[in-house]
Amino acid sequence: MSMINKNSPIPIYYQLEEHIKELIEKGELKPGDVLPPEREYAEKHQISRMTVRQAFTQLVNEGYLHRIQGKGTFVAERKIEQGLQGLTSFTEDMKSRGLTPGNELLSFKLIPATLTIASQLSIKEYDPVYEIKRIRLADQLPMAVEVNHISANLIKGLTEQIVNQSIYHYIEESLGMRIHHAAQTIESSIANSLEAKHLHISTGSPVMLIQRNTFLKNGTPVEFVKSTYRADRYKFMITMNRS
Amino acid sequence: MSMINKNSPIPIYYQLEEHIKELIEKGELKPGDVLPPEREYAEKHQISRMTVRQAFTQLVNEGYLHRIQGKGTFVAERKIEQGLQGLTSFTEDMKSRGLTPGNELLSFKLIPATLTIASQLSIKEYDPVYEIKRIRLADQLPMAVEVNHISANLIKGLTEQIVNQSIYHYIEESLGMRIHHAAQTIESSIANSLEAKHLHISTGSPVMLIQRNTFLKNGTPVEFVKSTYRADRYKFMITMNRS
DNA sequence: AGGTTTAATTGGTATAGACAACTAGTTCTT
DNA sequence: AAGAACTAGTTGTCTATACCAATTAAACCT
Repeated sequence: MSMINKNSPIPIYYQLEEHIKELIEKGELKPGDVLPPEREYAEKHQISRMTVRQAFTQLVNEGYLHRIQGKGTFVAERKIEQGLQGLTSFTEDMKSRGLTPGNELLSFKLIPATLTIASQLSIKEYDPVYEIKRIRLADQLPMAVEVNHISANLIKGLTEQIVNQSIYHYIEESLGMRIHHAAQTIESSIANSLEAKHLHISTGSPVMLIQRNTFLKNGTPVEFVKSTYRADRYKFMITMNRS
Repeated sequence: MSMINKNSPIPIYYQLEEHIKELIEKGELKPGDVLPPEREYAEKHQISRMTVRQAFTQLVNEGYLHRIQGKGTFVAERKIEQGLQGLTSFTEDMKSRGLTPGNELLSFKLIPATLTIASQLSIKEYDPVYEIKRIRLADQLPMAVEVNHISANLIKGLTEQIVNQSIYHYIEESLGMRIHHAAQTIESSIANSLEAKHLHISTGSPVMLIQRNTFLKNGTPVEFVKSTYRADRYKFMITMNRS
């Protein structure tokens, strides 16, 4: 019942943070709602109040909550920078657009890194990397082809099974690593014959090339993904706050 | 001697925070410098390490410091105001890529809003709007064509002169409005004949279509811009933090 | 009825200490 | 010479506790 696992390698405050964030995003906690008091969380999960406060403080800094001394802790009014959430996950991205995401695994291999891949992942040439090729579907229709490279020495024990569920979930929950930031480049291009075939378009049709590098807090690269989106079906959206 | 007064009603962590901030702003601590370890602050001022950490954490969140586990706490490099610079200003975007930006004004008109424009700017149809068409240059070469629509009732007194300098600067400095956030959509497309002519490419070449809406804090739309970039010369780049 | 005091509840500040995780050396082993 | 093991020093997480400050409502007085 408790969402908190004290034996997990993931910090307790972070587990609580994600849990509350999830409640807010699922709508079980609505803007203006008051949260149970810190002391209640502490007692309920048998953790220190200071640990609860660490989670709350994070969420306040991120704009999810605000506190009023003597009154309580409340869910903040709608966050504007919602655009930045879920951008690292195709699944979440599609859901937020009201589409049903799907996958079709083309291949799952363990290969030696090429020089390009090695430099993107900050590893050595010929180090082992997982190479995952997928077709991404939205409402059953092909939306993108995606090639993912992940260092096998960093992310151990990856299986086809895990890939079909959620790689991020595996990395965070099972390996206890936290993905911290991502860099993306977006460019316009023309489909080659292989991409055209998978996307059910004709060669030379416009496509959107999105390359994403994700990193841990210390800057270690976690993965390197190249996605080719159908330009007629996909529009990249983002919202940013100033400073 | 000590900057910390434990009997002051001002919280200790805040006193320490201000003290360190002052050192940074006076230049006694320079970007890249390592700070004395937390335990040293604690012992020196006879306060708890957790209190020192509270001050440090604040400063990290505000971008003054960054911590590396096992190494120390460092003064952050000059914060690149990543927020809107790359997003709202072509000029800054090009500079950060090491290119020399330039403009070529095609037209500057005051026109009645079409229904589309009106809805983007949250105004009524036929309300007056400025329409600014420009060619954006990088190192003298055409990089994008840009059409900008701004409500004339909100942003008064716009002139061709101002447009050739900086519209944002005028809005913020002369009108005292603060731009708060922006939303962008990015899509891949094919150049029409007019765009092709201005961009010196052939009709049907791939282009990147970027549409930007900028807003004040209260959600009032400030402008609505459509840019068409040469896909062979422009790559959209963005980094984002999780959490 | 209307103001005052009190108690309970909430978040805010601060302490002291323990152990984990990470970094950068040094030393030991092979 | 190369790698493994150790060590000292740093930030990261967490506990258990204490008291302060602000808010609210109930209890208590005029």
